[in-house]
Amino acid sequence: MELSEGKQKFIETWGTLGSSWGINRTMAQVHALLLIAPEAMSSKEIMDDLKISLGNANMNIRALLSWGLIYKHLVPGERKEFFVAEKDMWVVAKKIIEQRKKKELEPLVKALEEISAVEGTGKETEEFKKVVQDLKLFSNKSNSALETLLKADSNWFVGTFMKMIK
Amino acid sequence: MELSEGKQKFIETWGTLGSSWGINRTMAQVHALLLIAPEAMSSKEIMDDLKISLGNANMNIRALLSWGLIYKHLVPGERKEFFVAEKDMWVVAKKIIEQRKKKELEPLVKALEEISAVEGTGKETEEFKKVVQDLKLFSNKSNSALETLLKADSNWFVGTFMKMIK
DNA sequence: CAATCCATTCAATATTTACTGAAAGCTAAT
DNA sequence: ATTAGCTTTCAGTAAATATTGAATGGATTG
Repeated sequence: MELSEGKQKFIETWGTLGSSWGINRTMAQVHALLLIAPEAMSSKEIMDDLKISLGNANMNIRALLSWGLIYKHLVPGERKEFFVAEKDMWVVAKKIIEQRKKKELEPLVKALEEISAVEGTGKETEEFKKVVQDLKLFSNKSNSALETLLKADSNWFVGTFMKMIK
Repeated sequence: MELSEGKQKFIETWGTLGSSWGINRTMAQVHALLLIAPEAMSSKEIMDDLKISLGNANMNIRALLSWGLIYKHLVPGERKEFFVAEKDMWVVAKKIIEQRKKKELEPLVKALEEISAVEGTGKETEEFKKVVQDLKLFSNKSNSALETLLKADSNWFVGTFMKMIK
């Protein structure tokens, strides 16, 4: 396979997969492009490479910055901004997990907390409370497990955790 | 909080969150409804409760069945089918993880495998290969970690894993 | 074997989500 | 103070996804 073909395929795959990872397609493509870029790139270059509008490029670059998946890279004497991707995959994974936890788990934990305040004593109420309680227990556990994971470093993950889980 | 209000809130929350969990809103709402239903429900009841069309109810029920999150429950003497949800949250989580792994991780592993076949020796090629290689390593590890997790039972998770990770 | 009762499918439609392009904002150079 | 270079915003539009409802299929009953 040719390099250019490989690059293209990588960007395409990352983009498609991104959708199911809670990252929109373009955002994932910009990320992919920067991941495999040998040098920092400007908005203009990103926009041209991916054939997207300036506005779109800008918005997704901002989003990636706010997720901490890419960084600004200022070149002396250049007015425009350049961007580079975080290349340590463990860091990348952590940042993605962090965002997803915030979006997918924390609101659940919060809602369950509120919902557990149902009153009453009938059979139906008891059943409802049980489901909510079980779920609350489970999501709290997952939440703290993830928190610990986020604090852990790569070696720990690759070493201890992987060995243990096997 | 009243029971009815709690139920409604639960269905709403699960539905909204579902979207970010790779499950569409209605599918998640049907699931929520069955999770807190004290009895098995028919398509018709589900449809009426959630104010959705018969076709929509049917499609999402099929999807939930195929995910293994709900089961058919045949009542003797009744012609129509009833449905009940899996209520063990550990099982529920495993089924969801299983599906998401299939959709979000396996295609990546497969694509990276193909992409690693890039040829050439330039600096750019080397860099590209490195990113792909790192990513491949990482996603393979995650994949087998999840596989092990799926085989593990609830007690193991709650016990060993939680203790270790704390 | 016709009628009924459910389940299923799918083209048309509605809803949600993402993208574009033009306009406005900033900042630095002249 | 004006222009030029780049970034940001956002209303309108386009694309992707989900939902409806009517038609079809199958099975059971009288």
